[in-house]
Amino acid sequence: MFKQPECDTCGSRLSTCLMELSPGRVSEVAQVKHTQLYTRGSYIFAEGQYPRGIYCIHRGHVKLTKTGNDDREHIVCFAGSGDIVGYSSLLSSEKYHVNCIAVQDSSVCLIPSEIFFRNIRENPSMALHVMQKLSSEVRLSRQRMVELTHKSIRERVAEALLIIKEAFGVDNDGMTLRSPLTREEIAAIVGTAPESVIRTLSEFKADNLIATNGRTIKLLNVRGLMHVANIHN
Amino acid sequence: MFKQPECDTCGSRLSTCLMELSPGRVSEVAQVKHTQLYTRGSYIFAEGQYPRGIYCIHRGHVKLTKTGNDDREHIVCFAGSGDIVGYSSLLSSEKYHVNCIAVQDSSVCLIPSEIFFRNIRENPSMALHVMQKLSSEVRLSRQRMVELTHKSIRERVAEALLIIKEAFGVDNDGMTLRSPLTREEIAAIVGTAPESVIRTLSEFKADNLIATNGRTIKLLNVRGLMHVANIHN
DNA sequence: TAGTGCTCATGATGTTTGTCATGTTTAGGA
DNA sequence: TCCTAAACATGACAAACATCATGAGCACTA
Repeated sequence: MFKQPECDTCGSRLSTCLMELSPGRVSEVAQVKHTQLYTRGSYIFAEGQYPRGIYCIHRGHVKLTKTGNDDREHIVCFAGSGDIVGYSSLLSSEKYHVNCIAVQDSSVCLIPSEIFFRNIRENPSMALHVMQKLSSEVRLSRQRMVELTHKSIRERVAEALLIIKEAFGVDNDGMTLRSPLTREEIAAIVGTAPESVIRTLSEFKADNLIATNGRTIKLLNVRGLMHVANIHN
Repeated sequence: MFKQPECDTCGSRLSTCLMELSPGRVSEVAQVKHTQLYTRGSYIFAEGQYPRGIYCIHRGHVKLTKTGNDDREHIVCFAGSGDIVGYSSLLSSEKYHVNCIAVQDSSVCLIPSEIFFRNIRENPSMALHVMQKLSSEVRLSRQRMVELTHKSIRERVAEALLIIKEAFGVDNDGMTLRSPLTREEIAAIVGTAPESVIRTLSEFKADNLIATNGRTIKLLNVRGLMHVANIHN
């Protein structure tokens, strides 16, 4: 058995809507929450299931995926420590429309629906926080929608590398991606075939934008990648 | 001058989060709201502007668009009578990330930020309603994201026709789309070039799925189109 | 430590789709 | 009403990308 994380001292909580809770409410959550370990590849929840609460990621990383009707997996987004997943389906009382799968060994806390709903009803600040989070998800997915339809594979692969950097971070050298993702999973971000990703990565190697060592990718020239990805900020 | 719509008797209000308001709050909204007419093609708001409130569509239809970095317009979604647009940027206090443009002559009411925020703070039911709306937008845009990346042009054009049917409805014959959209705008839904849309529509004509008369499109076989679009429900 | 299956990598090939060019039709303003 | 610009339509061509095939390398487990 492992040590259950404590909500009151949990840093992950402070970047979520749960930061708005009073100490009393926090200890309430701490009592009813249920923490579970997931190994890489195991499901936190799956498309078609009914939500039972919200999932607060304590440690590790998960991917949200949708299965296209060609049966290929598409990665909608990633979430890590300090992110909450699963509230959008819970709020609209629908089945999950995405899968949530651990990409690293992760520990995730389930907070039951009733507690969540009670708190957003009673606590306008928390409700507002949730609305802001949802709003930013709307913005991001619309942004991504346009990028995926209008950008070339080359642009999208470059962008995927930057997305991975953002989500998983880098080693002490500041360049090596801390990501367990396979080429196939990168293809699922980009929305293409694994071969196309591999080919594009080879191009990037030739252009000295990246270096690879097996599965590991090192970003040698982030600005260059941003340029290739057509990102300006 | 035209007659200002009255909020208390307005049917459009009843399908929005404003349905949760008490009669007193409704008359408050009615007093401060500002109604304006927009002709086809004119902007309700534009990318980069700061929100000043929410826009409740009283009559007509608008499109939400994003400009890709190839300068091509992409239509994110449509809204019509009884829809509210513009709350996601307002909630996260960001500039608009989409354009809102009238596709028909439309009358739209602006409800100032302060009133909106006050009501969602004071009225948990309205807050919940907004959250549910945002959740369903998240779901839809993720759905669309996957469709746009994994489906062929042919599938996407078929789906676009069904989207148009849903958004604009049909004439009394039950087949003719009540849509003022040009081929270029359909292309902006599909995420492709106008020529590709036109070509695909010609194919559909050859397959007796649709008939066209100038800009007008008649859906002869909706089930067939759903089949082509790979939609099953 | 030696397999054995999975992932990475690259080449060849065909299809899809974007682009350019050109002509026709339609719609809206003077 | 006519005129002009925009929208519709189709063909030809090129580029991007998916798919299939095949082999090398790596990682896990027995």
